[in-house]
Amino acid sequence: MVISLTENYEFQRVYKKGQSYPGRYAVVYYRKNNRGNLRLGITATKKIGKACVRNRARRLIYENMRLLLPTMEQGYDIVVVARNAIVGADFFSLGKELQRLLQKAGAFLHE
RNA sequence: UGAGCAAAACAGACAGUCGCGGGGAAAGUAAUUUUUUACUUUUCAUGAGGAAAGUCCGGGCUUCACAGAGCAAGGGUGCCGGUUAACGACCGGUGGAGGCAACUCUAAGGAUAGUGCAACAGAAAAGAACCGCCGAGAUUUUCGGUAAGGAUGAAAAGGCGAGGUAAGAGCUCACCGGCAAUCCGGAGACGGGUUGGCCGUGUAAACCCCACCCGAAGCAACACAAGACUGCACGAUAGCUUGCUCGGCUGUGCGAAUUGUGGCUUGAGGUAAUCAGCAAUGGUUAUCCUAGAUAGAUGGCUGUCAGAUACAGAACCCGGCUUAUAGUUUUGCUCAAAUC
RNA sequence: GGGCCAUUAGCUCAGUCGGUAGAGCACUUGACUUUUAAUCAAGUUGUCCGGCGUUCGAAUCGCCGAUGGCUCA
Repeated sequence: MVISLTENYEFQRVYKKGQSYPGRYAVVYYRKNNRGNLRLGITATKKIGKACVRNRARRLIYENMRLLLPTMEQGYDIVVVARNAIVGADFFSLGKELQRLLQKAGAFLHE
């Protein structure tokens, strides 16, 4: 079960105060939230394309994040913003990139 | 075989696995007198389109306005008949345009109700006369007749031929176009004929005239419940404070951010058969229930099919129209060539 | 979910009751200057967002689209 960010102010808080890690397909924002759980927000703006394209981008990100989440540290808010290049991207290259970006952010549990 | 025309259907499928939305069933826990409610777990079936899109029309539903009718304003529609809940949609026809054909396209009422416009060119763009032609005077110009010929233009005063004439002219006649009257066929648009008189252009997707139609706004509508703001008004009436008055509190009414629930999917519904109709469509019978989210659910991976996936994602619901669209399949028909 | 508007030269805009499409800046060339700038003179520049239609003729009128923007709840 993934807890998702809903309100606009929560997104704004992450954009302004969090760390950002840009990639080719997406940008990851990462911030500590003092709640003890892990929350995820996905953004696909109108710039990317029409409704169908945006849905596809959101689903690909969601599925990748779902697989990655169990290995990550609790107590953070994550926002993933899709970029234009995601339109032609396939599942695995997006997954590799997200993994790289999150590693940079130090999101994974380390022994 | 080639080229083409029309009408339809599909929109990757199947298996495994992980995950998501709402729903059913079972079990457990908590609250509760019960009903029931909330949470957790397990399990079962189910879950985007032909355009879900654009928002160009029409309707249901809801609120507001009017609760009688007419007129005006504004907007729309515009050959005829039918279908429909309704429509600017659809079907069948008529006229017109295109194509050898199958067939396709068609905003197609009125220009003798009125007003406007028709650049440049041209004598003249609507009651026409520059050159010309003819006649008369006069002697190089005037008067009259004329609209065949010339030139301009997108468009030039019905077309074309014959008769006729001073020259000409629907002046007369034949054919054609158009108009009027009338007869026949048709439900009608209209088609066919007869007779008459010979007829001042185009534009109404210019204003307009005629006929018909239209109250406004939208599910973020709206209904119910709670209700911050310590909001505004009342406090004449009820209660408390008190012996009484003032005051205060409770209270009553109103506005209202916001939250929750309903609206929300059984409907002008789908499928099949049959009957009526050329068809759109309608009737009857049987049968089925098939998303309902609220930051918004359909995705990932693996395998098989020869290979590959276009345009694209429901948000109150229907009927159309328009636009985007890879590829596959079916049916009927036309033309050309060849063979029998 | 509705409503409204715009699109014209490289840029910013005129032209909108149909009749050969313009201004400023920019650009090019020439003059002036030792040179540049400024100034002066001359010149170039358009699928009038796309398609179809009405008309003799369309940037202008009608219809269907595209893109961009504004706005209401």
